Amino acid sequence: MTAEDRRQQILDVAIRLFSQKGFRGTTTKEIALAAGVNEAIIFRHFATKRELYSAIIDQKACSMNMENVDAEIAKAFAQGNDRKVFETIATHILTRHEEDETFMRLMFYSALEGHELSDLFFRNYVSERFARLVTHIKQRIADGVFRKVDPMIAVRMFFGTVMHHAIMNRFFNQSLGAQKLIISNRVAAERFTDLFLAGIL
Amino acid sequence: MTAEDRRQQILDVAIRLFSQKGFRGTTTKEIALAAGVNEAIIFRHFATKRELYSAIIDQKACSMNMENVDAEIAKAFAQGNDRKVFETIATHILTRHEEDETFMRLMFYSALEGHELSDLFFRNYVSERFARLVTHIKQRIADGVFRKVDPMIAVRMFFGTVMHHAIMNRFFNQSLGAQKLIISNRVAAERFTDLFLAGIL
DNA sequence: TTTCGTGGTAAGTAAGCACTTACTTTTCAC
DNA sequence: GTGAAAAGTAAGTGCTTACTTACCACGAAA
Repeated sequence: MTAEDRRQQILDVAIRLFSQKGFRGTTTKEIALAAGVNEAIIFRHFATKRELYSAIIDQKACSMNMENVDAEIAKAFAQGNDRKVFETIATHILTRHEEDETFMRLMFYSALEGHELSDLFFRNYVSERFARLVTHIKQRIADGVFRKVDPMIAVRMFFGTVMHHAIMNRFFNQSLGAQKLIISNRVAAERFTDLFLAGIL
Repeated sequence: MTAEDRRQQILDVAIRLFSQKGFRGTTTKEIALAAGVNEAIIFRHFATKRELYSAIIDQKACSMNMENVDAEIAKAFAQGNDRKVFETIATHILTRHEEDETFMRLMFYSALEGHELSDLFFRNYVSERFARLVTHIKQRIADGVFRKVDPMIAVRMFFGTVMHHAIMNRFFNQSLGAQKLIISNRVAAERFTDLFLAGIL
């Protein structure tokens, strides 16, 4: 195995383990075992455990391709199709959280343990899209399509609804007993958009 | 200091530290240092570190007094004051999360590290109130006051909005730059209720 | 005065941690 | 083929961890 391949393999294994047990909760020995190499190999590729985590941050926080979904949202907006704008955002968030189940855990561990990953993610990805949606809503209010609501509050409501649903599905659904909400991402996106738009139209 | 007092003091210190650094991230030595006693004292009061955590769970998951707020909500509901029902819930969630800043962290660490605290909390507190709100909304739909929406979806939307706002305030607000939302809990509760009710009335 | 339960400590133990050293095997340009 | 760099390993290092042991101070009952 080439150095580059091995490095990437160690990264993949580390991402999985850090997301399962956190940075502090994962040992270098475990990573080595899971990667099927000697522990010393890890320290040949990464000077410290911390540097390994930084490499993960670089990869996770920079590698996310949002061009397609951004284009889709921009198109829906240009067409004045508000329903499609919000449904696209919701579906994207829900499916992404479902596909990459390590990511949310990595983010929460990062926020709790005080590493930079979550901060970087918000700066690089969330903040800009948040702002774009605020502008979008302001525009629609100016057009007289939306009611005069606080756009920041509305955006936080929509993101909150969708994010919370993703969090509940991943972490807490089984704790809710009869209140469990089993529903496809597509239907959830539709229903949330319905309710949200009804509030601001 | 009596044994009972000492035990409680160790618990208080441990709650603070576990919420800051998680169960795995906190050492018994740190807890002893912060409590101003020898490490051995901890093991006189609690057989293992894990038993100390269980004691925290017992205290946190059973000691929460929700009677006042439940009564307030029931009263508002009886009066048909929907706005007050939702505002009360939102204000309660937001102020509780603000006052007891250790609690949310404890819950998230619990969910990530796989301890029972978060599960217990959902079973003991959230699930029941969630169900009550679903019933409430069903009732109002039957009354012809609310639109015909999926009550579970509506409840998840409202809880999601409020919870997400609390999470953002505590963990991520500083990462949002210009998109920071600085607003009092009371105003936030009003605005969220406004938007939510507009969607279902 | 002795004795004994209670609240406390100093100084451990064995296991586990991040990280290193000294060494062997594989790969591949020349 | 050969030599050197690169890939890999076994067996450590010193430190930290959860948890233990053996001992001390003291107030009250006998």
